[in-house]
Amino acid sequence: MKIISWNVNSVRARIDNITNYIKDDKPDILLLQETKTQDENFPYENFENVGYNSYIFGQKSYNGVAIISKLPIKNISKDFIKDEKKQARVINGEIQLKKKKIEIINIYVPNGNPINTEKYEYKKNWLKKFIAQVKKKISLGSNIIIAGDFNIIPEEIDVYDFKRYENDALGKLEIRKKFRELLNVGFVDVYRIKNKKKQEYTFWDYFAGSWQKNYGMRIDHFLLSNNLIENISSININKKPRSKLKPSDHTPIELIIN
DNA sequence: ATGGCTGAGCTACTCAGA
Repeated sequence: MKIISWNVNSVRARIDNITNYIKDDKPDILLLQETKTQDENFPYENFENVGYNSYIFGQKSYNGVAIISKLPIKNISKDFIKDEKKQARVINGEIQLKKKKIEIINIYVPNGNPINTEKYEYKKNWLKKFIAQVKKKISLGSNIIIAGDFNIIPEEIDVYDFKRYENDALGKLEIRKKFRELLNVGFVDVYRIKNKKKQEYTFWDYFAGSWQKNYGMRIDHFLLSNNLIENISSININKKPRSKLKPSDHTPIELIIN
């Protein structure tokens, strides 16, 4: 089973790029972040036409997450955490992999910049609440996949110039510790366990020729609960979509489990 | 280098992103 996570930076502006990508890469499940549209304007038909169901949690202009799937997803939920700002940042549901029931949690973590503002506090609180909920699920023995745009640079190797980001909401130790805390609840960062020393990115800024210079960062992740490690087949960051015309600033990360 | 770009909402410009 192929599951892909991609921050598309507007599902409507990117719809042709996305459907072309689906035709090439044939995911079973595509997790989208930053869809940036209300539910009534979501391009359901475009996904239907290539054979997929859409489960969406949209919002006007900002945020928005969606699960695009060939097979039905059970028990879709849009209230994984209580968000006082009511932002559309988490959608989760259940799939079946052989005898295992798996909870898939698609997330778009707040950016948190600038750091000396309420936005940073919101990110910290958001992560705190998210980790608490995940901990509850793990204590019940659930099989869990968390995927999406974490807006966290886990380690120095995960950005082209760490010095520039150590006081940024993506690279601050306090935030990186939240990522480690999540791992310590009982997860693996699938890309990093499969690629111990490799320096690859999932995001490149639009400006300053960041893509051409490979000034990127690895902030989109697949975290699998320890009870799913044996099911991991491969993980791949697919840079091709970032090289296309009118690209998202993020590129997809692709997981295969069996 | 707190942004040199991009998108949404909207029609001039702000907000947000990372």
